[in-house]
Amino acid sequence: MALSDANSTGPASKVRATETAYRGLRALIVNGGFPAGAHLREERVASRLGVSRTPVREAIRRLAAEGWVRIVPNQGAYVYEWSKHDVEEVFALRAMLEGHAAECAARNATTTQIDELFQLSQGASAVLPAKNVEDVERIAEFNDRFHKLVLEASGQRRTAAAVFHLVELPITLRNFHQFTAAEMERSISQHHAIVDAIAAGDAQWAGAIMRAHVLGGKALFIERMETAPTEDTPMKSGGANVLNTILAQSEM
Amino acid sequence: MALSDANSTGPASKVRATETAYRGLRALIVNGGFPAGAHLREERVASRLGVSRTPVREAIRRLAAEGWVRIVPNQGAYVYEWSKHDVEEVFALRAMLEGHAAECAARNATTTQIDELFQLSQGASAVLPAKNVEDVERIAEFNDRFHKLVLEASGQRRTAAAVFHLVELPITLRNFHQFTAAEMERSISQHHAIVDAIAAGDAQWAGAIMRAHVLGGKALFIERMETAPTEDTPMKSGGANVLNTILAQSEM
DNA sequence: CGTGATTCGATTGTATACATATATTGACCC
DNA sequence: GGGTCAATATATGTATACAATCGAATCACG
Repeated sequence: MALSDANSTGPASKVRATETAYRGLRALIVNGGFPAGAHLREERVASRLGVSRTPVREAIRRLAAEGWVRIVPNQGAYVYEWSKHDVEEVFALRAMLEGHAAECAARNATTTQIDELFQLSQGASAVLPAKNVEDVERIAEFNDRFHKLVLEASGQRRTAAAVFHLVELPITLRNFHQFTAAEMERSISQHHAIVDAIAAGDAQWAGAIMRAHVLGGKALFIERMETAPTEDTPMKSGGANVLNTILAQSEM
Repeated sequence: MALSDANSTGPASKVRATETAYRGLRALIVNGGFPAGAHLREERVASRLGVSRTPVREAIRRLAAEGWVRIVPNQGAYVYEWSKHDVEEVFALRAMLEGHAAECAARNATTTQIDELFQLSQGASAVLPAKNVEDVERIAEFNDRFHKLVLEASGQRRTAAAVFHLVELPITLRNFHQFTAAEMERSISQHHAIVDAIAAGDAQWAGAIMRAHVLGGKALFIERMETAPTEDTPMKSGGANVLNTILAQSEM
């Protein structure tokens, strides 16, 4: 029946149960509601999100395609366990793909897009210095939109989709919460440089900065990862994994 | 032991309706059963494949993640229309990703894997010169396994998944059917060179050859594409697209 | 007491019925 | 005659019922 969602997590009932399931389940995974390696029982997830099994199944399939969960045929889905190697690989991929996208953007971007990129990088600068969590959140939002716009301006739909699917940017996005003021400033100034390079139409330059930008983020991320006191559970052991734990430190 | 018949890829009837739906629908798209831009009615697809709507829905979601179809929220799925730009992008991506994989493989491959790569490239050579369709099919099979093994040997799971998801290698695979004898020979000799580079542990070399190898394939593909007499329907116009038409010329 | 097969429970896989949203078509008004 | 609005039809979105399958615990037997 129309069991009025008495459960708390996100009403959002009237529209798009499948979207509710997707976002909700991903949030649960990221926030540690389902720890790494956990077996995702469809019915349990469904009741927890206030939808039926069908949208949950679709969400699981989608999350599997994006690398969040691992599906075993007649057995179900398990939360993927990230290793340091995974993180390295993801950042290496992002450096390649986004670097390539920046090159293409330098060739293909419209003046409107360039202007918008400029606005975004300026907007982030205007928030500095970040004094509270809301400020960081706003900068993260600018950052997110900046990277997405570069991908869009590249005109490389599949490259954009690959980056987007791979990790859907949560790593970078949330990484911001761990940045120091100086690191944040440097990151944003790199955005300015990327805009300059794209505006100048210098593909090589744009690509080089973007690669450096992403790999710089990787270095910081791994540094945080290795020093993160995650309840004394090291990377490999059975408990919560480091990535999810780091991500859990910021709200979704 | 579990006596349930192992995966023998033979009768896809009694077991795994979702797999039947996925493979069947993809085959229909590739073979032109559903032309580019066609609206995939779930029920119609379901009845055509002899399953219910549920597995069809899952198959469609999967194909959407892999770029074969495009989903419009409350409207349904449409067969993606490939343009020349798409083809260029896919090959550029493959060159990057597989080049990267080859570099990693040169560092990480086990002796067993190197040996197997050697066997595969030798096996393809042994078939030359290809005299009939079966020979070409066998070479295509060797080619497919070779590329997959390089990806596996790289140890970069997500890179492999990205390549695999992007186009699942149908372009390259089927491209072989259009090769001349000389082109096929050259392609295989490049495989030999890649094995040498990986065996030598020379990452730069391996990556460079792989990139050249993929981009060489791209050039040939586009050449065929432009000269393909596809019922006089050019690339952009509403009818069947060129990629699918080319693919349709070889059985799935 | 240990090893093996067998039954039982729980969970995923599939089908179908129902709800909802969109597109189309027809009529009516301007 | 053309345009707009509304009603209807078709297809997708969602829920649930049923079937197949896997894992685990139990019981029998060596």
